[in-house]
Amino acid sequence: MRGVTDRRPMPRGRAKHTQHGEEKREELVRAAFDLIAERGFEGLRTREVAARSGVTVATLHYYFPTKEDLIRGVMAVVVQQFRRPEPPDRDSPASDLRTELREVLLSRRRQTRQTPQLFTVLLELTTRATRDPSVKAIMRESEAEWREHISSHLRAGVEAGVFRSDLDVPAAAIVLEALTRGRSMLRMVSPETLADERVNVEIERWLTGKSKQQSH
Amino acid sequence: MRGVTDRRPMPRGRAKHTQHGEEKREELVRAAFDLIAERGFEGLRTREVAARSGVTVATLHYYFPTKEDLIRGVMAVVVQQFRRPEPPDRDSPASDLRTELREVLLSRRRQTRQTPQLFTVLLELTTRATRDPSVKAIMRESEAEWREHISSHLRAGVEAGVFRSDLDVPAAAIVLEALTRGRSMLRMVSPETLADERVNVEIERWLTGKSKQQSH
Amino acid sequence: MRGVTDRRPMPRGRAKHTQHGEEKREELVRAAFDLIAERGFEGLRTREVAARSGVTVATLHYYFPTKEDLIRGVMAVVVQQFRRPEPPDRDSPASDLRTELREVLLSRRRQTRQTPQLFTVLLELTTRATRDPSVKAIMRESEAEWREHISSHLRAGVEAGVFRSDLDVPAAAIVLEALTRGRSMLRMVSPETLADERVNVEIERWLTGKSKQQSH
Amino acid sequence: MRGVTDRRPMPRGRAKHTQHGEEKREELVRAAFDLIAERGFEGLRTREVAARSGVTVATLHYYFPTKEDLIRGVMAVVVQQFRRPEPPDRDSPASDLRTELREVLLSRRRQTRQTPQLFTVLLELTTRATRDPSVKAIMRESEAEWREHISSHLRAGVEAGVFRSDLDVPAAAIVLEALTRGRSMLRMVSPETLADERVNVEIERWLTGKSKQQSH
DNA sequence: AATGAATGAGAGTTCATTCAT
DNA sequence: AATGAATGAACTCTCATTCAT
Repeated sequence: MRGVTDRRPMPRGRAKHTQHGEEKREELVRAAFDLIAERGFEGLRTREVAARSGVTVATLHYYFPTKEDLIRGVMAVVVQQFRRPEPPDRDSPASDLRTELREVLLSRRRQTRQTPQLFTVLLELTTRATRDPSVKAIMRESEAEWREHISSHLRAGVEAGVFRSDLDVPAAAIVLEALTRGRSMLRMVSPETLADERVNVEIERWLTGKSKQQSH
Repeated sequence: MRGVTDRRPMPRGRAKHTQHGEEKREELVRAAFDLIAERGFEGLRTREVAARSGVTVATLHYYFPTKEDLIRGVMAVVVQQFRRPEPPDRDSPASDLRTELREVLLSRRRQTRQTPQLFTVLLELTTRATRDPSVKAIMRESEAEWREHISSHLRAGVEAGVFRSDLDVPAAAIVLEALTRGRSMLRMVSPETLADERVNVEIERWLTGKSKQQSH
Repeated sequence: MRGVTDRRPMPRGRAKHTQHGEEKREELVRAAFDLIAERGFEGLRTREVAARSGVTVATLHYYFPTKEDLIRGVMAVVVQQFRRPEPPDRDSPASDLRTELREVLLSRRRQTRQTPQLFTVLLELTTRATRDPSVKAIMRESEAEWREHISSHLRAGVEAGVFRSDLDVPAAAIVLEALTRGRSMLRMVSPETLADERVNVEIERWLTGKSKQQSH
Repeated sequence: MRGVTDRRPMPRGRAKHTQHGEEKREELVRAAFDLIAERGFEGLRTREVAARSGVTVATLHYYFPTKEDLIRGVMAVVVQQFRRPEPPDRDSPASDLRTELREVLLSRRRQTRQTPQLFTVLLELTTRATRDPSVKAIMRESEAEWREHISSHLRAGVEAGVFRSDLDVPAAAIVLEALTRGRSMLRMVSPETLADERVNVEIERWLTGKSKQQSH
């Protein structure tokens, strides 16, 4: 049921906190993440976060002086999740477009399908970003990173002749990003009506410039 | 400065509430809407809603027994806003595609640009929908309505030969809806990097199947 | 046991609070005063103040948004107590010096003997003044007022030939004030060893310049 | 900047604590003293005391099992400061009265001017004495000692013919003690209006029984 | 001799809600 | 139709204290 990291020992030698403490911190952040996903920021209670981690509020405050600090911790995890470092593989055979497109460009969707909580929390954070400049700043940075990632894939596709040669890559990146976000958002309200496969096909047509018959 | 309707008095003779009472109710809902836009559900305080409406909390509770009731009132207003009854004008000359496309299909974007608060509140409601089935139900209905609206426009466009003949209309409707939502969402975080015009051009290419040179 | 005001109906028509509310406010301040006297600022708990006034903490906060506000209320009462408006009676026969001296100049002592709590709280406030400029300002003002009051009495005494003609009135006022405070302070630690009568006689000698034999 | 003693290492071979431990204890007490002076008992936090001494709270509790123990340590230091062992020098020429008077009798004032913190803490302790019998007992003892010290000086002055022969020495000692305390107290609130020199002159007149003209 | 981790008990404050008037 | 007063329940946060290491 747990949403984020799968607790691995993780023996990092930080300055202030021991290995044991670091684990506890992560457990608390994970519990907070789960609660935000379940009940939103509105329903985030320090006492419950602590209880789920098997400690008391006092202990929670030992690791995170304020609730805000805890939320920052959650934010860091979420942002971390959306960081996808693998660059496009230029030598991969462009034969199977559909596979590559979905593997790479729609990977975020797969990710959020695995942990639908992730998008819920992202939505909460976006909401927060409206009002909290520090949240906004972090999200913006994470977003720029992601967009650049998409762009590099698109460029590779254009060069490989898989995508339309006149594709406006930066604009397309925005379209894809908006699309991904929008789909996740719609899925929260009515998941069953989204005709994923047909939607994907339409997007491919747009990117390749080829009609249905041609792509088969 | 007020965000939603400036609807005038509305003299309906309801059973329970007088005309004056109805006005007060609307004023309270409007104040609540503004507050949700400004601070989110998290920051919605009945006392402040009341104060902004020039009454006390006790009076607010006279009109809305519980906070939930008040929120339901806000929801009704938001859903109302997204209901767009005008059907596509089949006799309109298809000459200026770009105009029509933007006028009709991207109208929601224009709407939310006029009152960016609207999308903020919609975001909050979407968030809520995750957890509150009654909110989910209402949003889902509103969404279906909107999607059907888009579809009818798309169908008209295909028939008029403006859009590609092999356009998968239901899938395209979903793409457009997701796109619209996604763009609004991105706009909340980084409004300046969205290259609206170039993005619109790309979407047109997809819908018409024509490349840049051809469309000029 | 109650220390400060003796609850009188006191029908003042303030803007914001009704008569009933005003009474409650005073009762709360009185309870806070008592608690400060008993346990010091250190031991002042809002919950107990409320309980002693027969209400809950929430109600306390209805009247005094913060604890600081409540303390300010207590301060106002204490300062009020030390305000002595009666000017010296210039026509009074100077015959009985000792009576006048004690009646007027040492009156504060009498006051604080009646309600020893008063000095305890004053001591707490003085302590606070060290750190809180707003407390300091109020106390300073109250002090200046009192010093001027003493001075006017001293001047009257000098003119009436009761006190030494070369008495440095401003300096003497300071001496008397310091003396009064100091005695109260000592009394808190060892009340039984203060030989009040003999001390008063010594002060008279200083003010009149006459030795024991002469003054008899 | 430190307030109290700069007493060096003090290598006593106690049973329980080593030399190093004794030093640490003193450092902690000194830090506690400073904090009480700065923020009062109200603002005394063990964590901060420990931090200022370069250790953790756990270590502080190793030396002082409870907070009360630490406070007792502070009290001991303060009382120590007010212990003035030098007896009056009977052979000193009584020629310069003013010098002696100030040197000896008003020495406490000088002391508290050097370290104004000392009086602040004394004030805090006096406040405590109201409620804590053990503090009261210690302060009372320290006070008696000091009073006896003043008395011996006064007696010497009377015998030397410097002070009035009919001076009621015990009463005068109380007057001087109260005066000193009171002046310190006033100084905390309004230090600039105290006309020290003129006040001292008035006190001399009282002690010597001589008017201004005669004493020059 | 020293500490990181943990905690119980309680602090001030907030807020939706109620009710007599 | 409206409100001043009151409250219960809950919230975040604090702090002296303990204990295994």
